[in-house]
Amino acid sequence: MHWADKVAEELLSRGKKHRIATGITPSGHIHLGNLREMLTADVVRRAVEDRGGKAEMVYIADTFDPLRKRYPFLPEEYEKYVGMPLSEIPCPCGGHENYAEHFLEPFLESLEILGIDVEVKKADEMYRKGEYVQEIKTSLREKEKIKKILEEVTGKKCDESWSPFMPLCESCGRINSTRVVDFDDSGVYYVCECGHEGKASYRGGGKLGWRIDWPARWKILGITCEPMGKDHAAAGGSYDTGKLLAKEVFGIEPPYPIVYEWIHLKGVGAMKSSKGIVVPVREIVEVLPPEIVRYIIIRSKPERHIDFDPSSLLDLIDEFEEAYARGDRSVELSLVKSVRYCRVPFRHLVVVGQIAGWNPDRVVEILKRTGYEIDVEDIRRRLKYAEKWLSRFAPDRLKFEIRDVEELNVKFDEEELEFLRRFAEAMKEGMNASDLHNLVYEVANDVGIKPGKAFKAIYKAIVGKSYGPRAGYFMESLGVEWVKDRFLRVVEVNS
RNA sequence: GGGCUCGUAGCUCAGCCAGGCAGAGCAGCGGCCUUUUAAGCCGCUGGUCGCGGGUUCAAAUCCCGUCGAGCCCGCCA
Repeated sequence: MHWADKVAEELLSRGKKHRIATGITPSGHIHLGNLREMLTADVVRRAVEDRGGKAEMVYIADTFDPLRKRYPFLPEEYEKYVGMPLSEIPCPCGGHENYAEHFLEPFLESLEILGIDVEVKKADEMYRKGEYVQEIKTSLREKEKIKKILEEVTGKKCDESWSPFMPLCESCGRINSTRVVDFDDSGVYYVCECGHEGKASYRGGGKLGWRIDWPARWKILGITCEPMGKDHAAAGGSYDTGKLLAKEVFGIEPPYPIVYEWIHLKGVGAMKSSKGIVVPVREIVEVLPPEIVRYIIIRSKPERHIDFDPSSLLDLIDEFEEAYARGDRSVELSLVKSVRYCRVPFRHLVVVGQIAGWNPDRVVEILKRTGYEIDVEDIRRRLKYAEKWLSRFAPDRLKFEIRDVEELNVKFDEEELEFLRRFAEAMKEGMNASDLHNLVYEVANDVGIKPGKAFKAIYKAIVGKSYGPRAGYFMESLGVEWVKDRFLRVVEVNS
């Protein structure tokens, strides 16, 4: 059974309706590793629904978190924003409303492409709208109890000035430099390192510290399940404290946890937005079809780490297509529902695309002529990915270009020309890949050259290199008439 | 100081929760086909299941220990 189906069974044994939470801080490029959180949730949601349950997904973007430090990818002037909430910092490119949006927007676009339907909540808006008011008050009231739980579970002392609530300083704009001195029903009194003394509102005047914020949002949003990176799941980590706080302070059952491992970039290591070692999600969905991006993550159990190796993508796509034919569950869960999918191999699109100069109409024409059952919309869709994949990841030996005969830049000897001439003459309309392939041997035999030399002559005449795609199906794709004319032209020009 | 995950064929992994003849894909080799190519199909090769112990009629699977790899937590989400 697929891992998502097992999780779904477990969830359904607890209840019929589920709300699955996800949370990623938009402090830097949101990358493939972060995407695992979303896809894990999405696939569990689907599995729950497939079993007749109800499930929805919420994404809480931690836009109200402080900027921890000036990351390597940020200009020096961002030093002054350290400690301020991401939602209050200017956008690095100037094109978005704020810093958080800059990273959030491309990510949310990607989610759409990936078919992940999710309710997006921005933490700064949640706080400002007052969604946290009750939980902030509860936390302040239960401060000692919370403190005790944190200290017991983490084995670390909270200092004297510790508070579950972090006020946002009205003067310097930082959210990690204030100290709570008192609170009443109208707000929280604080002093800031910058010298300012003020009163923070329960609505957007500050936020709960992470370890409290997390269980608080479980309660606010009614969360029953949440995937989390393994950092949260470590003993004494935030899930350990969260589940106790959930029960003892907020009076709820903690959500069912799905712990997932990191995604590494082959030969580089784990992706870390703070270090700038990332493959942003937006870039991946530009280059790879969504069903493949989904498959990369969905096929592996969450607790296994994934080595993402861009150089073996074609093998992965082959594997996907084969699994598709088998009716594999991972593939089923990977296919985006709104996307049509037909069974022309991606590999083949790469070849035909090159033959057709990436003209979709010509590609469709070739595919139809060579007997493929196609869905035109899907062909057009995946053709774009094939072209991008070829230019970005493919080894040179898979690339070719069909140039004019005059520009081939290769020399032919007498035997080769003789072969090409006789081959052209022997070709008949209606021959298929295998006929053409066999014809190579026949003609080579007649001319008295080795088959190897014959194949080379064919490739030289078509693409100007001594190798190329499987000759029979290559020529079939090009069309008998075209190849015939081509060879005769080559003979003419080189004689 | 605590904790998690992984270790099964050359490579990537499934099987483990619920014990019952060790599996798949790729790679390799051979064939279909006078074949050195980037398609397809068929077959073959290949493993002390990290190691040691325990439970059991029976252990890759459960228990204890140990080694190796990767990683996390100690108010950073």
